[in-house]
Amino acid sequence: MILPRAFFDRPVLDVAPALIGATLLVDGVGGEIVEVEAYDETDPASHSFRGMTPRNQAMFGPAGHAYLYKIYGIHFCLNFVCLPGSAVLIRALRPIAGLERMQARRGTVAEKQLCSGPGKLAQALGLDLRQNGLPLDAAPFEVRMGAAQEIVTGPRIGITKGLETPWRFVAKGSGFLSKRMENPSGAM
DNA sequence: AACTGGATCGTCT
DNA sequence: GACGATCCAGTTG
Repeated sequence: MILPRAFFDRPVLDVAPALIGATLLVDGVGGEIVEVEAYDETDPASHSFRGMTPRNQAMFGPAGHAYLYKIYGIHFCLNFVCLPGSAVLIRALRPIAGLERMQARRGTVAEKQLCSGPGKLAQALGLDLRQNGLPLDAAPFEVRMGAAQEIVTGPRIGITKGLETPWRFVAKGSGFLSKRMENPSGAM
């Protein structure tokens, strides 16, 4: 079933683990979500920590919409907005649909390299700022519920603040992660 | 396997 | 004017 906007209209720490195992497609291209991170306004690593700005306004908009931003001047990252000021960063997929399109966009055929990181994933799915603020329950997006998964939690990747907060969620044993889980803090 | 530096630019200090 | 929710190629061990 397609995840309704109401699915996202609750605490980001509830939504993030529930997304592991879900299917994300953009124009029919994508796969199973195997890695996410949670961010909220109480969190110094979050874009929303210092309040709303032109860049992050989608993060304060309605739940169930996309927040996309450019990072390091080069890459784009996709988030699912939850309660105001909170969002789930989608970090990795297990490719399922549209392999050829993803391979063409990424310039590689190795399946494990297609969506194993937020920038790679955005590139493979053809995402950029044009999708910022779009609803997740309408074209080109399609987010479908998946079966419950075994989940491991731990510290988030690539941040300098908030390292003590274990808000990274990955599918246990997945071979499609951006990085292996270094300091797991729990399982679900 | 682990670590390095370079690419490149919008955002906020 | 510095830096970042990243990726890649290159080097070293």
